[in-house]
Amino acid sequence: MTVDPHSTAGPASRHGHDHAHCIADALTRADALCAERGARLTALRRQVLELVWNSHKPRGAYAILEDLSQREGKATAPLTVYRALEFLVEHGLVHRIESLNAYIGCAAPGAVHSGQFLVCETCGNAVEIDDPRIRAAIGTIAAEHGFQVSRPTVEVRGTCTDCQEKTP
Amino acid sequence: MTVDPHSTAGPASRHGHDHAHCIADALTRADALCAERGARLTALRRQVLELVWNSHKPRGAYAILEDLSQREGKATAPLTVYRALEFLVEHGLVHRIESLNAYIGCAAPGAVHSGQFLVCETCGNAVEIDDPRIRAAIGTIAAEHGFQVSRPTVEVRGTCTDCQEKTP
DNA sequence: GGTCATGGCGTTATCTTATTACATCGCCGG
DNA sequence: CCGGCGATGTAATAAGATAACGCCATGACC
Ligand SMILES: [Zn+2]
Ligand SMILES: [Zn+2]
Ligand SMILES: [Zn+2]
Ligand SMILES: [Zn+2]
Repeated sequence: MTVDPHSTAGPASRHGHDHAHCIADALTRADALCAERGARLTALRRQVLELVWNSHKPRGAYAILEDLSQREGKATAPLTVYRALEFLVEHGLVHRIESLNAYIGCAAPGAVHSGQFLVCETCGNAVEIDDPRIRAAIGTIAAEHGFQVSRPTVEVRGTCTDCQEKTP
Repeated sequence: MTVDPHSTAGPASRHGHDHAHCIADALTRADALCAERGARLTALRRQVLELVWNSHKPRGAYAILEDLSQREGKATAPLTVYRALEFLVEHGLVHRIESLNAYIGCAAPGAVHSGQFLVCETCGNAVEIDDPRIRAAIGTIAAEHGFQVSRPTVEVRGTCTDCQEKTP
């Protein structure tokens, strides 16, 4: 297990950014979005969302489960977490990273976007981007194939800037 | 279980295309590629490759395992299949569809390409494309983020032409 | 031909991820 | 108060993947 300055750490973890603010912000937006839609962001779901946001790394369902169990002080069943995640994904508050079987908080919930990720193989951080050029390219090519797109998945593995600097 | 005119069917299954030819072709190219590289395409690996090519749908490792066990007439261990798949993926003969935890034969082994797929949610077929525009777009955007790409994953879910026609 | 190193394969156990089936709880309109 | 419905709890199990260990076939080398 490697040291992770970002996982359950306090504020100002990554590059001096105040991660507590990230979390608070995400929760506020989630509250607003759900209220607006009449969706029920229950205590449990909110809790899971917060745990997903605990870092900028995609987290596995069972990792979240452990956190949840620990925080609740009692064992929780996998299904509990999966159900919460299902809700969060449906409402665009969380994305699933297919190539990692893991989940990460959405950077821009509410906005229409397709979910594109740059996943660093070294540090594990994943950055969500939503570049119209990629969306457009996929749309064009799909159209050329007569293919009707419902859900594009773009997950780019590689090395992030920081990790490149560390190992030149 | 839905009817699948393409799974283990004989020749001329899909749209009159001679799938037996697809398989034979894939095996021939695999033989050539491995010979060229000094890689050992053993009987087992060749068998697994053939089973992967049994349809144009991505197949799960355990589905392949069942086929293999049946064909061999004796039970086979999961690891056997996973090892063969690992070899095939490493040599670019097979791709893994992350969003399905499944494997599919490569349409253009040997050629440099990144692996982009149009996956139909109705019929399950997956078509491999390799459009330079998508590759370029990803490359550009990654560069803008200072991100060094090692393995891009593009898996587009949606509905293929045929399935659109069937349900207008 | 004999010997040895390598890599492929078999066997078993185990791990991670995800889902199915069924019971219960709590809120809310009628 | 009551019926209905969505959320949660509990238990069991499916599906996907890997770890640890050892045997055996292949082929280089002597
Ligand atoms: Zn998002
Ligand atoms: Zn990194
Ligand atoms: Zn390919
Ligand atoms: Zn289709």
